[in-house]
Amino acid sequence: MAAYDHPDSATFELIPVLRALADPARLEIVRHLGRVGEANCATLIGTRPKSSMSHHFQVLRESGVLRTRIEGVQHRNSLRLEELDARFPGLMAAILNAA
Amino acid sequence: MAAYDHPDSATFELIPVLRALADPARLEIVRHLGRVGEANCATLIGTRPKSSMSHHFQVLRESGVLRTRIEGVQHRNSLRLEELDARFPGLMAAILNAA
DNA sequence: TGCTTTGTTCGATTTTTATCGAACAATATG
DNA sequence: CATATTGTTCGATAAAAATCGAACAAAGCA
Repeated sequence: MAAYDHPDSATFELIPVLRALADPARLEIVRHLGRVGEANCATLIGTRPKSSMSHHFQVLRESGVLRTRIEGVQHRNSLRLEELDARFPGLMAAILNAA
Repeated sequence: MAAYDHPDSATFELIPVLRALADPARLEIVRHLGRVGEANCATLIGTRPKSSMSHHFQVLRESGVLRTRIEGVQHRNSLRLEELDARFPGLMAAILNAA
């Protein structure tokens, strides 16, 4: 599998980022990554099928919320916290700290 | 016209708030209110028809993002910044400061 | 009362997103 | 090579949101 391309942080846009975060499955992914740092897709799938999850990861990736690194068969995801904070200061902190 | 009912700040939920903010028309409304403090609907309508705008105000109101006060024929809107910040610290600041 | 202003509600579309099974691709391992 | 593991892609459907004209409602004013 070829590496994904990720948007440059200079091109992050607020609305796609907010839309990416405004979904229960994706917010859960984001919060889990906020705790564990990095995780592959499989460990983040709850009850939903793989194809649904793949879609959610794509939305998160394309908006800039997370980065996916390929290692063997696994795709390891992590939040792009520094870049997000540079572009939207305080946003991810607010999301991750929210009750 | 009877007064609107607004959700209590204790019942604000993150996903509806994010969804409310993740729309171009609504984000523009929010940013405008962030600058001017209070405004009636008419001054916030750009090119879109009234019925569309009424819908956007409803979404913002029901999620807790803004409050609508009726004064005569006009409906005056303002952000619920203190309450939002109490529940989601830093969130609205991040939104309003974002490039 | 009749007219104007401000905004809502209704109803019908259209557009956008989410969902998920099935087939596929890439890597690793026996 | 055969098989398992991990995740993507495709395609069809369903669900959710946005859009907007037209009719309506409330308040103010001549």
